[in-house]
Amino acid sequence: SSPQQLSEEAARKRELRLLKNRDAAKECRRKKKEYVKCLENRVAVLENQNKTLIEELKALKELYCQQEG
Amino acid sequence: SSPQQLSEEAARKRELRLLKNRDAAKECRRKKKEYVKCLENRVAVLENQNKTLIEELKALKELYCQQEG
Amino acid sequence: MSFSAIMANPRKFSEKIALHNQKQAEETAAFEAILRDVSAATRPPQKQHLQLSQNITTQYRAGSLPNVNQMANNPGPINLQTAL
Amino acid sequence: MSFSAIMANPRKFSEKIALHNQKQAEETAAFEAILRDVSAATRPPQKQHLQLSQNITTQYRAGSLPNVNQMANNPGPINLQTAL
DNA sequence: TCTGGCTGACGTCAGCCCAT
DNA sequence: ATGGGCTGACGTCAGCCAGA
Repeated sequence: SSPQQLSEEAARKRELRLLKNRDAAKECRRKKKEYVKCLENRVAVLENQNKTLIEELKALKELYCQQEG
Repeated sequence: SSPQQLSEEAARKRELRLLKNRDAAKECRRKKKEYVKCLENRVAVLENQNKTLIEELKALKELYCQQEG
Repeated sequence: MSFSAIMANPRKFSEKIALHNQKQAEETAAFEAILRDVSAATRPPQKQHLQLSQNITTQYRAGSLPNVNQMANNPGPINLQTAL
Repeated sequence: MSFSAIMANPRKFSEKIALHNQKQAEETAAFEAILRDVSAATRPPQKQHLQLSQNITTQYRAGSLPNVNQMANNPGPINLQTAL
């Protein structure tokens, strides 16, 4: 094993590692973007549920007060 | 204005632009991180509010049914 | 104890998304359940057409309206089961 | 129309954060209001101490909201369940 | 119109954590 | 303990757009 082959092997090792990390970074960014959209969508859903619950609670409170008084 | 001064001026222009964009990228990443934490906090708050609202709605419904029937 | 604390804040984005989807599913179920109970308790004498409401409910899980921006970017429903 | 659509999804992160904080403040106000009304309608004879809720509201109003990650790691005495 | 401020996306380095 | 998978953070390039 000459030093020439060693340096070539190391270079190919490094190149392969960079390539894999490159694709991993792409997928990671994609997943992160999807996660942020998931959070925003979840916020919107919870927001609408919150509004609906408040309206329902208000209506039921009115019915309760009307029936009580 | 010799070509030597022109190239130096262009190089300093580029270097200054890179420096400013570098700091801008830092601040942008910081703001994005803060935004994601803001979303997570908001999700947690809305989650607890919805749980509380559901519990309150359930209790009020029980009172309403009890008083009605 | 530490188990819940660890799984409550995973490192991978896929696990975070899965956790949020799971929580959202549970919360939506509880939300629809309490809404149905309240509607049933409030208006028992009236016979109403809740068939339409049921269809809409099954179409969009919660009472939330569809997000226009995300619908433009996402052509189809993303299933995170295969992502894990 | 287009104004609301544009401002509803700003580009800068600062504007997004500001928008979310504003919405959260309004929703929290409506939440505490309806909770107070329901409590007042449910238990009129009892005089209760709602001073705690008021303090927490003024505590996290203009500043940063409690960090969830730190709350998961730190067994702090303040949790959102009892706070709300 | 056209530049400067922010942001999206990329590739790279460093580091953590889990499976081996 | 050691390697490999993911992710945090950095610097750079390209592009959008409100404001000069």
